[in-house]
Amino acid sequence: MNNYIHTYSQEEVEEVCTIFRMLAEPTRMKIVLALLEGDMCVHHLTERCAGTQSAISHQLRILRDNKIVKAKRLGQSVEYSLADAHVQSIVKIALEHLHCEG
Amino acid sequence: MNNYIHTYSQEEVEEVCTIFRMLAEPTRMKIVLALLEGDMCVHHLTERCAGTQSAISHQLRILRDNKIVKAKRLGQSVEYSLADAHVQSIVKIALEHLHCEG
DNA sequence: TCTATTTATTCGTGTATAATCATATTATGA
DNA sequence: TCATAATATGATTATACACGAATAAATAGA
Repeated sequence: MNNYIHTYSQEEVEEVCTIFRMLAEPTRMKIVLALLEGDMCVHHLTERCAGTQSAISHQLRILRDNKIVKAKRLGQSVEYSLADAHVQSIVKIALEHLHCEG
Repeated sequence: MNNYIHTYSQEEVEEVCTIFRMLAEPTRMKIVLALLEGDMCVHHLTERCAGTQSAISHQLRILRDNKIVKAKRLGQSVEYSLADAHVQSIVKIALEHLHCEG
């Protein structure tokens, strides 16, 4: 029987919210969706997400700061990848949700 | 092999973001966490979430408008419940994520 | 009907933040 | 070293939105 009451601290709540906040913004979501297909450098992300270089770079910074993506410099360019398997699961379930609703 | 390129329309991206935006705010997250334990009326939610009646009611409105929760009047009070099984899955995975990190 | 209880709404305000523009940084090749 | 390409950053601005205060609406009981 798993019906006792759970309580979460303010910190835990905010931590979970932070993950969701990262995914709650279209530009960031496009970046994450693109990276679900594979690692990618900034100018490919810029094309793929149809954003400006500046906007993408700003959001990549925020995603990096919140450990959603990782960066790896390769010569002149910087390759980004998803840093968190849980985030991938969460996004995939949300996408399934989308498909159920039509 | 599932490695072909998916593209999502702006509308699809925004729809997914909307789900995450609903979960990205501490007051709303507390409401959802409380309702994961069972249906609850507003003043119990207010106690459980340690919020003001106004704040909780404001956020319940937003959650209702976005089909995250359902309302059912029972006499003087209104009982709220989660409206979406996918949202429950998403939140549970996020909570597991929390537990993995310590 | 009058009162108390519960929930919802309106309005105003402060705060957070996404995008743009301009500029800086980093790396490559001639 | 100079020019170019790729990426990052800073400053500013506009917008979204969460909350509090006050009030309204809905229901129950005397």
